[in-house]
Amino acid sequence: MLHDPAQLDLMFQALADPARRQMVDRLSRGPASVSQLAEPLAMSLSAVVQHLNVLEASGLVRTEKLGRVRTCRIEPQALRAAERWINERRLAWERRLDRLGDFLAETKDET
Amino acid sequence: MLHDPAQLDLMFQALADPARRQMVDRLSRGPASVSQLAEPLAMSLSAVVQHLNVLEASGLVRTEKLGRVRTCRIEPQALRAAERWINERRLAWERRLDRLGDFLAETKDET
DNA sequence: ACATTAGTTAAGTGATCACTTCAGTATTGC
DNA sequence: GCAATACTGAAGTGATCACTTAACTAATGT
Repeated sequence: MLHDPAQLDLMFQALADPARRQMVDRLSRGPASVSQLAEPLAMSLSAVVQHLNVLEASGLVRTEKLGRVRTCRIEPQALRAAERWINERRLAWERRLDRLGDFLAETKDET
Repeated sequence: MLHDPAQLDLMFQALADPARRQMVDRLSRGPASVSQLAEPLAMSLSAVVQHLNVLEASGLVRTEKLGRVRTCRIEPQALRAAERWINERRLAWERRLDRLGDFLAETKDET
């Protein structure tokens, strides 16, 4: 279920926006409130909340509300799922190149 | 320049679509022509070409035309760049958790 | 030469995006 | 209780998206 295409859509879509990546970057250094996430961004608080909802829907970020403060943190498992999808494709390609190299080396030997 | 935000936008945006991910997946098993990429997809060739252009603009795929066939292949360096961005954030978070764990363990010792 | 194959390009369409503003709701500090 | 804080939600807007069809070019097979 970590390779559920719909989930990957949401995660990569979420990471495709620079403001959202900046929020993830901030959260990688520790939990933060909505206002703290908003502070470095040149947009309305409302816009930040909307980005945050995208991140939460993607599973990359989890939030928890205590009193009037919503605290946000990264969900490393989701990051890992996105990372793995890319990694598997890249490795498949590189293994293929290696086999091709071996084959060429062998056929050269046989001359 | 591998952390150029605009380039990351393009790469993650490119990976956010299931048809494009399917194309990358196909290419991870070896080079393919446009028609070969199109074959398993339920859409017009024209749409596939448009997806391919998105992939090429993102740097994830490189293409080369010989005669009338355009051969496409993965650019593993670009995949690695996307992979690395995610990995760095995840590791930052996990290192932070480790330090926190150490700190808690130490302060417990001191009782 | 002619038909087939392989891909390209342009224009259009409806859906989704990234915002905005504005009006609201809890929660907290005084 | 009252004001400030920390969000939340709805509605609107212009831009970008993922397609479609249709008309085209260029290379190849016979």
